[in-house]
Amino acid sequence: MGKARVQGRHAGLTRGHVLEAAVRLADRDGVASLSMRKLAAELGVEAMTLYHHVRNKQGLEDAIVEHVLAESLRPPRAGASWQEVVAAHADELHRGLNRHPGAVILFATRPAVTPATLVVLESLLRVLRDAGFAPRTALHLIYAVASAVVGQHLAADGAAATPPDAVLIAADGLPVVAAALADGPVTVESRIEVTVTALIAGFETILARDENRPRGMDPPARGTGLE
Amino acid sequence: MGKARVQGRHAGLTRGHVLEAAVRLADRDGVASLSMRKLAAELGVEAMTLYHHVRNKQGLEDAIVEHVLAESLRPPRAGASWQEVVAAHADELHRGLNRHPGAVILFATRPAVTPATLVVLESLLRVLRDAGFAPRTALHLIYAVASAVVGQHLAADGAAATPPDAVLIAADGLPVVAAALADGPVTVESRIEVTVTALIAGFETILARDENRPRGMDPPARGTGLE
DNA sequence: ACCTGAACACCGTTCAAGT
DNA sequence: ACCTGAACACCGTTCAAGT
Repeated sequence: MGKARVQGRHAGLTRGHVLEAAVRLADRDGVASLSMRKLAAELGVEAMTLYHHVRNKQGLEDAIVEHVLAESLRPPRAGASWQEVVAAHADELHRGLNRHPGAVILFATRPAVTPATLVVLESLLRVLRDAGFAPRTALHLIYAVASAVVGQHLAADGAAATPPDAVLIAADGLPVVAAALADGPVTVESRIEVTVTALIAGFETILARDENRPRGMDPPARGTGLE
Repeated sequence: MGKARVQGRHAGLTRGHVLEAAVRLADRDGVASLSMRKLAAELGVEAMTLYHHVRNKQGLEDAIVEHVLAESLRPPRAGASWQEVVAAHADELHRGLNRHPGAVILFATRPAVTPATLVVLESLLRVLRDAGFAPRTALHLIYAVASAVVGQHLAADGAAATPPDAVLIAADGLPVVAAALADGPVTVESRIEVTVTALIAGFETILARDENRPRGMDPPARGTGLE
């Protein structure tokens, strides 16, 4: 067939090629159907060859997450307010997940604590600290926004899997649910926008409260019934 | 061996037994290692037998989610404020995921739109509507809280998989990250509590804004840079 | 160093067959 | 109706072997 390569001959395969193909396949068919064997076939290589460029399948998945994050996140714009920086961060994450739908589940599963992401995190936290947030509260804010964005993508993917008609029928006899769905389907964009808007407004409140406290004190929990 | 059962003899297996065993195995070893074959073995039955009680593996996973939700969610307490109701809902979800760690990933993956969960949703939305929220805003609020809770559990599970020392070492040279982590590890409880507190405060702001608008108008998006 | 081929220990699911 | 056994088409990964 001419396609066969002689053993020992270099395929010229690099980690970058492997990753690029993995992301492409994941976006096309979903991570669930991404296998080491299929990925190898796509690259014209035996499955075992991949293990020279990636520790194992988990390592491949981690690399996909890093790849998408590196491609999506940018340092905060100088001079922007913390609200703008947080909203922009959410938007970058959202666009990244939109561009790479296959990677969404991996974002929920793999931690992605790499030097590169930590540098971005540091720059975000610095903006928040300069705005008056305690470092730990700032971390909570970033965590909250990130997992809100990922969570809404996950939920939207799940919702897309169930036919909307089924929901409308099931909502029969549930007037408020029906009213909420009456204005058309709830989009990921609207869910993320509302959630991020609420989080920013909520942390504005938390910031205002904390600034009235003596410095160096840990923000005590407000009673929410969550104990 | 005595354990072998004659073909055609009823094993007395019910859907309830299958589900209970599935949840137990998922909690013990994680869903990733839960297989139809292992589950069948645990029940002293052949793998194919399970297909009489469950459509397929995806159906089994959906059933696990429903099972955990049914066990965890309760109708809102009469007379409670909307803030208390929302916080209690988050807490119930949080406890359910704590009790069934194996199910967490399934919550991120499977939608869980069942008659039972829709009834709970209706009761929650009713409380929020009575408090002055537009139905759709109320839905956004519940969505935001639910995926915040699930998201924080997912992130916590992912973080638990990476050794905290590695993070501290990587955080070297990143003073604000280091400061945020200095007070000890960030727990799921604190992450959920802060996030839910922020969301409640944020939606209080949104509610106050909407109430100053003429009735029947859709809440326009506030500029967050998310467009 | 990089790639292969065979093998091991698994999967979910279908299908025909048993009682 | 409920359960089984064999089979199909897959998996990730190890290991020894090739150049």
